[in-house]
Amino acid sequence: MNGFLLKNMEQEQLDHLRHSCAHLLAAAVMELWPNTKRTIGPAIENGFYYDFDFGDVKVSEVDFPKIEAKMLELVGTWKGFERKEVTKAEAIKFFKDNEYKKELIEEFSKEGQKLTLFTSGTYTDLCRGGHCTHPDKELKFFDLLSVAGAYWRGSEKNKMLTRIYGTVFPTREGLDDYLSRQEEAKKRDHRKLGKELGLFVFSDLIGAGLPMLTPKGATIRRILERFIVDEELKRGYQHVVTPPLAKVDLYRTSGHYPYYKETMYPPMNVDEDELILRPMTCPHHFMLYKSSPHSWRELPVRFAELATQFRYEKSGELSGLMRVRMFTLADAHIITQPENAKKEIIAVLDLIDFVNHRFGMIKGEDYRYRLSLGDRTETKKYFKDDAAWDNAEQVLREVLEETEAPFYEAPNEAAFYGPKIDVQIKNIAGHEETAFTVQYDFVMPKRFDLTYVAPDGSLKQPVVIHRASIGAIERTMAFLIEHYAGAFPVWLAPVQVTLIPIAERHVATAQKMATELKNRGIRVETDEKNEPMGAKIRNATLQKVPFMGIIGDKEVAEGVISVRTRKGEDLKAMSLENFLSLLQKAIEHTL
RNA sequence: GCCCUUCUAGCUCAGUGGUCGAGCGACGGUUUUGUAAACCGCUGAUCAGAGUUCGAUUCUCUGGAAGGGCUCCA
Repeated sequence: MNGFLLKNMEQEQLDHLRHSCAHLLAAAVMELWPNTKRTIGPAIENGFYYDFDFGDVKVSEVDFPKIEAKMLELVGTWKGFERKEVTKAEAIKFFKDNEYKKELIEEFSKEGQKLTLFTSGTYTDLCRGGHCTHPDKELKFFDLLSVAGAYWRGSEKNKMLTRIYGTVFPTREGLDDYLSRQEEAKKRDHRKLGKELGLFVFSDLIGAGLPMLTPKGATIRRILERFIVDEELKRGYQHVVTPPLAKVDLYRTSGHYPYYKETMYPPMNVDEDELILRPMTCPHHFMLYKSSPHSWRELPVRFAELATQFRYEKSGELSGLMRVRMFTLADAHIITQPENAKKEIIAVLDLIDFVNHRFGMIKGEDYRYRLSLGDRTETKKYFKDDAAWDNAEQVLREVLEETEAPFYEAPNEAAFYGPKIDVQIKNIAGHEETAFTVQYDFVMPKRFDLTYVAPDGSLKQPVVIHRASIGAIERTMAFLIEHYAGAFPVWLAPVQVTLIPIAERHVATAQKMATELKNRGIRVETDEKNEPMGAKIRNATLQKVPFMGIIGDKEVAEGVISVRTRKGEDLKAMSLENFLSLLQKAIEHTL
């Protein structure tokens, strides 16, 4: 048996354990609050949940000890799970006061599924099965984690239920390990680190989802911007600037308006015009392209921009720098002959791999690709042109296959104007998020009547490739903060060196050295505070500054600097020249 | 947007129906230091508004903001 299968079996057993624990949770809840209506309780990625309708009763985390105690009490009597097949009438009768279960029963019997009840101890639930064999022995190491609101069947139109999350492991070690890993993840949370390291802040008066970058945060952003702009220029992109504000008509022409209306800010009426903060850059670049005729010799035209955009995200969706209402996308639109599209997409993926490599992320491990496809039957969601969709999806698939990129396919995730490749990055909590995307667009050229002059003098229609190279800079910063746990590599660190004069008489020398380092492009700070050296070392270490340079009597006399790293390594005294070349090496190797 | 929780000083956190307390920080001073916290002093806050009350930071309501969730189907 290979390892993969083995892993699957272990996962299945774990899921059974977790689902069984959901039963146990429900049993305890029903004992404590008998009027509760139970709904569903599946195993999930890291545990399980059960959704309840508690009626008028409020149940929160403070009730956990009580529930957990009841669970422990009940589990002793659970010797197994007894399966019983029932008719629809019997099932309905059993759950006569529970409209949720009745809805499920109706649905399952309509689908022709067998209806089964599972009993353990005195608790019986509608369930299709998948349990552990000896609950009384196996269900020991569980923990209730949180309470959350969740809509019945996931729809906003339905009633909000109370969801209790929990987890369970076969061993005490497994549970402890999981909980301590959760704690670790919390420490790396970019919102927490952003505050501790002084990178960004919010203001109630400015508004939700609108972060301000401090000098340090702005430094990281500036470095990222310079990095990506330089790299894009090397790769044949032309950087442009277009307005972040435009007439609504522009988005009506592009067709974005009906699809994005919900997330756009409402229009502003000025003079005779309706203006809107742009939620995307594409049509702006198209207008720029259209400002003059283009020969086939100029193609592909690759317009890039650090484009600030505005989207009215639901207030509950906002989160630190990860999800904001104004963001700057490293955006670009490649306008090319259809026959060259594939080559261009391969080049885009190469740029993305280059960027991810620079960020210390490994393909297939830290990130992978998602081929997001359209659905030919959803004519409302997607532009209707089956042949064009088939072709575009095939092109993207070929690119992924030929470059041997790790990818999976996701139906019904495309943009309305074409399929796309999303770069899925795993965040610190282990969840995947879309960081960058590459989209194949055969719709906009039609809508905007984009053309080029072909070798035979005729006007032809190009295709557009939309792509984001480092994505939204805000979100990328959030990723990087968590990825590095705030200890940025030297090239990204907002402060690369803190100079520490031991006593006041060493400050002048330190300042001179700081100027020298600054002139050579190093981001350096001098800690002139009236504090013992130990305190200054501590502060710089807590701020995760990569290098500390200590200057005392000895250094002043010998014209050297004693270097220490944030990891506590003592690199001993060296000349400023040697320190500089050490720094430059660290920056080049993106350490 | 919706459900639950939270909002006390720049930060982390106490506490209370009757003039809110600490540590760190900031500031002033003393000290002039050799690889993760010197000493003394001082400054500084109840998210906003309304209501109940003799009196509200505490209770109620409205608003703002933050956090956990709202995909993982009996």
